[in-house]
Amino acid sequence: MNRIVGHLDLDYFFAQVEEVENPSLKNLPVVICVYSGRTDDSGVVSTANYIARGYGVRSAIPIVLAKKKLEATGATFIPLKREKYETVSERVMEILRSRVDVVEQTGIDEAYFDVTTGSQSDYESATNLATEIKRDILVAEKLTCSIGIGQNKVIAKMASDFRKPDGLTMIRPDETTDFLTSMSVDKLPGVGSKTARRLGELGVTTIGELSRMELDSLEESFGHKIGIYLHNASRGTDEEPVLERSESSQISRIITLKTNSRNTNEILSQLLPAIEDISKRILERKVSYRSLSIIGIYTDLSIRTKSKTFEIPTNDSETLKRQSRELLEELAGSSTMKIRRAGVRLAELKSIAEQRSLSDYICDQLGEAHG
DNA sequence: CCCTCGATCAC
DNA sequence: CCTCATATCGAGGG
Repeated sequence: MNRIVGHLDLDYFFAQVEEVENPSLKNLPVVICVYSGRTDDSGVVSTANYIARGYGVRSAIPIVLAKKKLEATGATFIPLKREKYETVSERVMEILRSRVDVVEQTGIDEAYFDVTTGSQSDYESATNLATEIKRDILVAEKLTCSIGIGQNKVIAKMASDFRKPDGLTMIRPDETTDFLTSMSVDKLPGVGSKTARRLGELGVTTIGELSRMELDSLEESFGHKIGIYLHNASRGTDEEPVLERSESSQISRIITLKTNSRNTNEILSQLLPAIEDISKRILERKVSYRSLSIIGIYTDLSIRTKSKTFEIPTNDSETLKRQSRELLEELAGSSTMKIRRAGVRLAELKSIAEQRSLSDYICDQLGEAHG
């Protein structure tokens, strides 16, 4: 059977959730903001509804700039509430799971799904199924989304992006080449500004041009994996399976300091709530971490990390604080520049069940001592 | 093979 | 004026 893949994207998700909760917002610009706490309005825009976008408000622009663009429009600025959106997201993903065989959630507001068997490899039925999914989500949550249907994940994602909000785009296999050829390379998932610029230097600006590149030269410029990916994706021959994702294998938090600093005590005191929050979350998830990183973002916005991997996974809050301090001291000592933002990341999370006990470890050590 | 680190993507 | 969270890749060193 020929594979049929779908990609679902919730429209202007965070802002739409706020509209559902408070429908009087619907006819006004709505801006979801990440306040950094430095000054009153320091921070950036996370998401904006389409009315706000009409005024030039985009993700990642400073809140102050968004306020200027929306002066005297009656716009609403709402601080981002991640947990609230996660709860809604989980309910939407459940609806999707009830309708298809495999769901691969790739973000809080998007997921791939496989409809090969559900549609018996028929594009007409796949589209009907997508229409029903859209309706189910609208009825249950009052949320619109955009769905793309295609022969693989790359085409499905590009299709969901093609028409939105509230879009449904199906690309049949015989339409795939036409769909791709004249599009700009940066429309390919995984190709951002850096890769697009490097492709431009090679004389490649459209996906059609990319598809005519030799695999060898792509691998030479971008490495093995990305070379193969660009080669397949641009030809519409990507074969990546839709796979359920397991729970995230890392947890991180990053904060903006009140004022730039390279004093470790000062930085640590502001980082402490974040460390404790992370500590709480790994306890809730019943996991331990094997790798710890401290992240520093300097005044020039350059990023440096210091990390350490441990023999034995830990979940103790006091140990985490001590290890964080050590890494932070190393990091701060390695540059004369002040730090603007600081973060902690725990990786290689191991569930208590799969974790080796301390006694296992001691047995190993004794064994080695003899061998 | 493992570890560390930086880069990139994209939210 | 400059957020936040996660995954993945590759280089370089051991």
